[in-house]
Amino acid sequence: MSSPTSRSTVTGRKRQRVTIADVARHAGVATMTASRALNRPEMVSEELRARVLQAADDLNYIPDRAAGGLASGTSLALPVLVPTLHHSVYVQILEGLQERLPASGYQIMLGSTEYSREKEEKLVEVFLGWRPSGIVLSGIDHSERTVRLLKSAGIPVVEIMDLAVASEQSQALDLNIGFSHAVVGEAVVRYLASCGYRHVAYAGTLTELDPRSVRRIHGFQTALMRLGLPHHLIGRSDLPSSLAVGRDLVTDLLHRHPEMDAVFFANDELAAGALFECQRRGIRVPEDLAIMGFSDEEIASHLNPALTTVRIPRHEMGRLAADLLLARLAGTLGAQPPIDVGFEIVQRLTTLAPPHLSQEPS
Amino acid sequence: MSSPTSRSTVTGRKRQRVTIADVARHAGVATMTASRALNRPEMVSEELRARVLQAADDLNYIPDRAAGGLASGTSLALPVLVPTLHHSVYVQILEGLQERLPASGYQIMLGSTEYSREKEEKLVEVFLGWRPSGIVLSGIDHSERTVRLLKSAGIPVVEIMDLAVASEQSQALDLNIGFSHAVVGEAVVRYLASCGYRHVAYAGTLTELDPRSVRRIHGFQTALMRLGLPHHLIGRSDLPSSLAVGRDLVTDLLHRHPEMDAVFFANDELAAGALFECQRRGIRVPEDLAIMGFSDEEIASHLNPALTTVRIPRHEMGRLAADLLLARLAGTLGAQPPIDVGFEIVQRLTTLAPPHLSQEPS
DNA sequence: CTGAAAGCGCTAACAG
DNA sequence: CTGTTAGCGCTTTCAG
Repeated sequence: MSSPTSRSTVTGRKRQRVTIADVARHAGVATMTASRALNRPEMVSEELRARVLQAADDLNYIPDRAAGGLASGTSLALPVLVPTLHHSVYVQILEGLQERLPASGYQIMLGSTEYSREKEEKLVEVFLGWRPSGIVLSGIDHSERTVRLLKSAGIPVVEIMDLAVASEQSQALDLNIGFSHAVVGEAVVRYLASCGYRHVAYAGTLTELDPRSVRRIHGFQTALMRLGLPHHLIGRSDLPSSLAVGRDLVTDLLHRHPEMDAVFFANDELAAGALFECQRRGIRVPEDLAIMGFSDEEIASHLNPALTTVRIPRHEMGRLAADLLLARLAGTLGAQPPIDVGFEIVQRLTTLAPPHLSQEPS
Repeated sequence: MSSPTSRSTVTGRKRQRVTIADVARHAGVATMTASRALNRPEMVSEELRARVLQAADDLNYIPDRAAGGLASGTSLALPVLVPTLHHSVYVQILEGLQERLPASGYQIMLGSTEYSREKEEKLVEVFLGWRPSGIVLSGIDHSERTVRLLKSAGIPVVEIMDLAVASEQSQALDLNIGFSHAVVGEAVVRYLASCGYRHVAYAGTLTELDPRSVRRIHGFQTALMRLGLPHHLIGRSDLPSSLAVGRDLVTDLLHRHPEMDAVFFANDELAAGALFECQRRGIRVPEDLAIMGFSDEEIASHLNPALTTVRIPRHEMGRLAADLLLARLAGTLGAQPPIDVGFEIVQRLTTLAPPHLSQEPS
């Protein structure tokens, strides 16, 4: 700050990060050999490899992923976009992915779209800047720009939780693992009708925002119309789903449609809330009102009475998505048609079939 | 495949990625000006900025984060390590972080440690390779190497969900937001004892792996001993927690300690499972057995009877962690002592105080 | 306020 | 199997 001819005795002010060059020097090999020893062990003689590994360990070497990514044009980042973490379905899918991906060196980057195509587009844009190896999206409904960006990125894309059927003019971007929500809606109606219920309602939250809800409702109403049953019993809420909203939803439906004898909720949380509400009000389930949930969370089987619901293979979807992605990245998997993981109606006690129906063929 | 003198009419085989140089050229400025227009708008004249922005938009420019990171020595990646996504506590903390961080341009990279210090160390090592701007860890117990790596990385670290009190010889790495689990254990005992319960048990899963459980149990037992009450009623399971495990845990405790009159569970899920089990077996709660949970999930207040539990500010912890991190990154926050967000015992119906006690001073 | 040069740390592509 | 040579795309200097 003062002495004029200050000798530049700047003895390494900044703690130098240890680079692969340091490792190579320490091991007495070329930089490239060190790189290979670390990343493609099979290309290096056992002796050198050992020396390099030793050196890396000695120096506490941590490879710089940014540099690696820049040089190789790709990174081990793997963005996963879910609409929300609030629904345990997505958490479980994430768990499934988390089980496999990190083990192969990939890093999950998490993004929540809040059911908004605009947010999804923004996130895709940001994530693409990381030059990820691939990407996982929820659903098959994306903005045009999202589709364009993804296509030109030329990386594997996995869409989960919905099924892109060609006939529905919704083309899968690449890999696709899910099930048809329209078919779920239809199946539920058919099941409920077979139990003898005639005034069947659908109840959910934010139903317009979630294309999967829309399709479920559509299948639901179509099936109802086909059976000549009323299809206008719909309960909606703008709040994110919760037990409390489930209570409100039944309360409201019961008030507006006293004739209602069954409700299909968009998820088990709402259904559980409704069940709690019925218990409090002395409404007998299923005698006075049948209740059905969606996704078969653990709580469904523990409730009293146990909740009839639709089981979907959440965890499996995550694992399968990871496996396909990994296979594709390894180059062992080509184009694939959409994979339907299906679903299953789990009959429990909240929709007990009336006795006179139990002999009907299903 | 045949013609010998095949002219190299390789008209741009590989789709050239658009770089900032392209943008600059398109806008008629130097590369550096384009970079500044994009990242430090205030350093560039309004006119040029507009031109560059336009060009970037025209060309669909997506900045390469790897290149940016390499050049600048840091990235907008922000690793968050949680023990598991299975407990909704961590999911909600994640939601809190997710609310703030992406809005400031940071990308959350997710890691699950499975309550293992070794896995944590591995993850820290990998994530550090991304040259993140900061990092969020769960808990204050880390391997020596983890601590060393983190210290020498010189980035902000936030430890959440536990409190590093100097007296406990556990020094916070940097920022720390949480609460004392030992104090929770003590407070619960004091509360339960004030209700008149004498044979109080603790029940949890994987208790040895989770240092926070260990501290909670320790506080719990210490308080019990101080009151001259039995402190050997402990229920353990090696399975991850679930409603089913909650059922098994009470069943087992009831069998081993018929005199038990209250149980404190490690989380609300276990407590709810236990409650369901008691209902099924005709054990009256709280008359025959009091039940208490931990973390105050939404379900606690909806159960029948509603569950007494310990409320912890999960969401807030996530948001606060994000805010502190952001402030630190912005350079407006220096060293901070650990922040105790506290907790609160929420009395509901599963631990109704016996009448003869209600007049005692709390 | 704008520009030119240099290089971040690593790996692809070639030679030996 | 090992080494050399060039960059990857961006931002940090340092000059205008």
